[in-house]
Amino acid sequence: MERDVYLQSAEAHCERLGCKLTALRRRVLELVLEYDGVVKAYQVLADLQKERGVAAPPTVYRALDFLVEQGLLHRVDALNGFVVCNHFECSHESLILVCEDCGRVEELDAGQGLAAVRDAAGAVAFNIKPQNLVLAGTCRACHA
Amino acid sequence: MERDVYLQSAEAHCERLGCKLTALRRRVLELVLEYDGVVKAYQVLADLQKERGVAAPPTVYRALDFLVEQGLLHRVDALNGFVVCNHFECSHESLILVCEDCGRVEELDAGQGLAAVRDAAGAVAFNIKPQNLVLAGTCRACHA
DNA sequence: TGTGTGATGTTATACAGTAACATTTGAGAC
DNA sequence: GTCTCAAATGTTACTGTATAACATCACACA
Repeated sequence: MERDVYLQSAEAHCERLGCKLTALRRRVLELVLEYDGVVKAYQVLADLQKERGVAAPPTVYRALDFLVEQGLLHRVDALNGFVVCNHFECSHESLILVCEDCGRVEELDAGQGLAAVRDAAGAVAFNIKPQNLVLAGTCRACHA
Repeated sequence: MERDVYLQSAEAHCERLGCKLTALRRRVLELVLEYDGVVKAYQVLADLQKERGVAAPPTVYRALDFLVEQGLLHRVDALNGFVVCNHFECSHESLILVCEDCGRVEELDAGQGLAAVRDAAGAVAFNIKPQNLVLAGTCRACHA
């Protein structure tokens, strides 16, 4: 999706959910969009500091948490990072593939793949909540 | 598995892999075994400090990393923690279920559940490497 | 008995995240 | 208009997580 279109959709998405994509949150989202793949909170913080002189961790963490909450970003626990979600419109479960070599990220809809996992958990009476799976591996380009 | 049996198997397991379960590594494993569920590195560090007076982070991280490498522990990224693996003998992929309420952990063999996920990744030419999935949810006891 | 390798010790620091409280801003009541 | 409340942002300080870099130790084996 193109950047401007994305931002516009993101704004509408927030509107629909009854919350606001404020200037700060929007700017943080833009900064994340400028990277390919996984971005660290402190990278965004550094970018923000370049623009505004000062910025403290809570500023960026609050914005990132908000964006995750609205489904615009996914958190990547294994890397303490964040990636843009390209289909926040549809409620979904994702399979996020992170290439160990180049750091690129691919995101798939994981609906049916996850069903088997969910069933396995159900078999021991464990309810897993909807969530995104982030897996490491090698991408098309790198495992050539 | 009973504690002593477990430790003995662990020792044999390391032997088989051509590495050593030294006194320190063994002690760290014992400390982790004393907890139910997820354990933090700094908890283990604190325990170690109680016993030995001094101990620095690298001491415990090195031991934990070793134990993860040999398959005796799994790392739980989402919680910055570690859990004991109860079937390190068989090479396996696990589904590790962490209860959000009580912190308990259940580990299943995830072989077939993961197959679907692996296929989905394969469809976009992405090779995911064998790994354990750690998922949050609620356990049998808690979602009553 | 040397010597090289892997394990451990030690110091310092980098990176990640949050608590607590102050200040600002903007929407709706009046 | 201005009051007021809630949500967002600013600010300070701190806690927690992890690793780099180098020193030392211990043991297998030449």
